[in-house]
Amino acid sequence: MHQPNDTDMNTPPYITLSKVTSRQVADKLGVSQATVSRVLRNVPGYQYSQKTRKRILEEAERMGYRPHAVASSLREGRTRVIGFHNQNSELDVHNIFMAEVIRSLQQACLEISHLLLLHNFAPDVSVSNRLAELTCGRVDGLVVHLQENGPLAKGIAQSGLPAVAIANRVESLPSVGCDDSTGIRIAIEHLVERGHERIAFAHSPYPLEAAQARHRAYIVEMEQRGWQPVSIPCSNHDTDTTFRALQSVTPRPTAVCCWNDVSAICLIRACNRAAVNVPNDLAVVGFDGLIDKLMMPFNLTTVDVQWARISQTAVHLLMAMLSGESVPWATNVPPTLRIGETT
Amino acid sequence: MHQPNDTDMNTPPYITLSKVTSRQVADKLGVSQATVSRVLRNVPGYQYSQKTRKRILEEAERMGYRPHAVASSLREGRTRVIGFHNQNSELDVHNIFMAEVIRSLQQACLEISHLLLLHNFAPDVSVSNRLAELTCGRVDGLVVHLQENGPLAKGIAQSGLPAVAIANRVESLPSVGCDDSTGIRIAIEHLVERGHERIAFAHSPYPLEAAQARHRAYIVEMEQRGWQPVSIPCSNHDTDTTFRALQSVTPRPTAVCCWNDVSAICLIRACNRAAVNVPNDLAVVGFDGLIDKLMMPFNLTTVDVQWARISQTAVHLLMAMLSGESVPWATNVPPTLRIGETT
DNA sequence: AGTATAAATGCAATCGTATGCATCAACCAA
DNA sequence: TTGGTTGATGCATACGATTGCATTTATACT
Repeated sequence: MHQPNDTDMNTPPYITLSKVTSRQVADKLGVSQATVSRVLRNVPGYQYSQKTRKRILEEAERMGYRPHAVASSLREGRTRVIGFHNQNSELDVHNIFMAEVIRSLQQACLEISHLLLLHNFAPDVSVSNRLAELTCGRVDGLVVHLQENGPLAKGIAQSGLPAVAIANRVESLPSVGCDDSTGIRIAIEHLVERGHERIAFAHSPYPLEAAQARHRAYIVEMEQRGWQPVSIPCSNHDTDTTFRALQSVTPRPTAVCCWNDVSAICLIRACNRAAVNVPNDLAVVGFDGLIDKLMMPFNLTTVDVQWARISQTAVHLLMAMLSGESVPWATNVPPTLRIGETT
Repeated sequence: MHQPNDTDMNTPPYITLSKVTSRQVADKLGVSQATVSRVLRNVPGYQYSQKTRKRILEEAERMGYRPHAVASSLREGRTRVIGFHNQNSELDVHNIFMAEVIRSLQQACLEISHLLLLHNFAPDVSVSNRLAELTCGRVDGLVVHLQENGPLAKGIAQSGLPAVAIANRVESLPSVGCDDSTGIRIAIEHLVERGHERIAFAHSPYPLEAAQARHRAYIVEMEQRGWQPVSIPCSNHDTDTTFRALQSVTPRPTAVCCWNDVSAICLIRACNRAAVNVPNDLAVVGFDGLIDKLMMPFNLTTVDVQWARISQTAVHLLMAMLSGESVPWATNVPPTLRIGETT
């Protein structure tokens, strides 16, 4: 036991969890267990007399009978549970991001009467052990957030367990995520409208597919306009990295597209310290739309990734896969621009 | 299906999830299914020849056999899954708070090789339906975050399912939370050291037990020093409520203890707008210690509630209850003061 | 050689539910 | 009356793993 500071040692009045079974209800009433099961679930194609039905309903209620989910799952071959796996066990870096993903996924599961099971692993757990845990029958399907199309992605795909990659596309699995190109495009169009031409891009230090996609989209947008792309590195930990890199560029960009919200905020913070005015001296656009969760003292202009829709789409894809339907391999949810005070 | 924006309609190369069973492995080898099961799990008290053991291990590996978790759960009467239920389906208000609770709980579960299942409900789901869902055998125990000792708390207690209330104490269940009195005490002692005497308390608009406890502790601390307690209302939505209420108090307090971090930040934001300097004109202390997740441009002085330890303790309590041990009814985890730039 | 002992393995029940098929009574038409 | 149909219900198995007990085979000891 973890040693607690201050406790009072009353013995709790525990009743051992005495699950009532359908057979117990049946025996009490002198009917068969099958009848109880069928009456309670209103199985179509079977008729029961009003009298029997009423007796069973009442007795079940009285005895506090609840069908045992695990037994049902075993029998039916489905659990009505969806798993969520994210690759790095430390949610720290993407803390708020992960919180939002989990929140929206749970909401989406709720809507289809499913539950969300969190599958995380210690960093030292091997791929095959992860696979074993993920495919041991606890969940009907999997939503995963992976960094890359590595052995885990391939293993999941091979396992036959329906799985959808979220946010980051990986080749081996169907994926649903933000339409990054559109996101970058509307961000840049917005900056252009505001009169900016020297627009830099703060690039992710992580090898995330989504980050790469945004970077590529940025370059395309710039080149289409005949402007020089300026990519500056960026770190979520060292808040000054981006700022310093930015300062060394000549002529200095007047606007920066950041690959995500957190890096945008870090940049703005560095600007504040250096007395660089945002948005007058430098316009900043983020990407994610989680900013309202961050309770900033200002509103960030950002590309809203629409997590709610992405999550909904992901679980709906899973349901479709479970029904044997074929699903689109890559689904893009269009992002929207949320204009704040930083551009 | 949720209509996606842009899709490409390749049919995915799905293999149906063909679970290999222990019997299939046994039949392949001409041994009994029991032997396979025992060899693979190294059941103590049974010896098997090196040859048989090797053959089974290899064949299981080759066929990709994984024990079916649902079947094991049914047989063993335990799922190795812990449920988390939080009363309000909208995580919005306590968004960051809930994210941290879930994160730390998951970490704690990971350490004891369990999984965390998220149990949330739409607001219109009745108490009895919630109870039915929670006690249907899917989880070995429950961690709950409840607002009050209402019918749900009582129902869970009566159900016999091991459950621990987290953060908020409710009478019907064993609980583990922050030692609020100590938290308030160290916060006030800190302010006193800084020379403050007129210390106000920003009180929660929610009927949360933890909030009440903090308020009571505040009053005790003030009265012990012969000072007048000043409680001002506070809203997490309208950021100005607290500030305005504060302005109307004479003589104006020089410091404010806030019932949580979010309200502290709202207050500080209002101060900024009104050109009231923090900490010189007004010192502010928060409560929760989640502030580093908020990426504020300043460091808040706050009482760190130590979620990691609370969560660990909660799941350990559950494990103890599952072993039939009696557990302390109320466990307090001592908070620590984290000194920032607002005092 | 004969039997006690240990080593190696198999049989079969069980967990609680879902469901195909069988059964039995009642009712109705010919 | 007989045969057919419908209504109401029960029997028994399957889902896949775990485990107490029984059984066989090998080893050891007089």
